[in-house]
Amino acid sequence: MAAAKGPKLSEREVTRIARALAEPRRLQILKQIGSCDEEALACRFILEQQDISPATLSHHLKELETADLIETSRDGKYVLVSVKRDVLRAYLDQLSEI
Amino acid sequence: MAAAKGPKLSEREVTRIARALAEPRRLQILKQIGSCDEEALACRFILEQQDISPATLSHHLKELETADLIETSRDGKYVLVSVKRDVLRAYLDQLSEI
DNA sequence: TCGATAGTTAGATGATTGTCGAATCGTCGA
DNA sequence: TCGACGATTCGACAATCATCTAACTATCGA
Repeated sequence: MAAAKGPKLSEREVTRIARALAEPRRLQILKQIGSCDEEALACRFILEQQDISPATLSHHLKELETADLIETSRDGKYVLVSVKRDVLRAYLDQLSEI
Repeated sequence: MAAAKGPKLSEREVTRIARALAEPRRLQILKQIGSCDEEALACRFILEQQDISPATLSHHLKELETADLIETSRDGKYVLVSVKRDVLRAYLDQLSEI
């Protein structure tokens, strides 16, 4: 009955996503990216709001990207990030079956 | 609009839940508990399906309980566990707002 | 009361990971 | 081409945590 957005996530994918969401800082970052809905958000802007080093941000973004929760693109000097809501939804759908 | 099951989860609670769900074994255990819907499940039965020591299971159940995802009760020799679906749903609702 | 079964607690250990500084790469404007 | 800015990579370190064994508590049946 639930809208099947795509193929069921593998256990490996579910774990990746869950671990990505389990870090408070990373969840905040994801929320910040998601809150800027009209356009993708530049890393630089995230850095201004989160009190972390560029290296740490880069690490977190890589985790989120590996989990397929965000996608990135380059625009000149800047790297833009946006939330992949379909993946997030697939994860939530899967958990809601418990 | 969304059905407000209860007070919004604090950031601390969200983190607790997310970390509890981020461990594959723990998620499996939670699923197993949830799959036995008619009655609470005995630890002993979980042990038979998961290849872990009693100590490890006890640890995982405590994590799930601390996260408020399950509740336990004693029935003679056995400890019964059941999923607190309202808490899980509150967590999913919160994430779906991203 | 004793033994057996169910679970918990304590302590140890190995693996994972969040964090940073320093060095590096990429891109643009002058 | 060079400098400045944005972002990534590397190596290291401290903290967290999943797991186990061993010892303990709790409950029941005989």
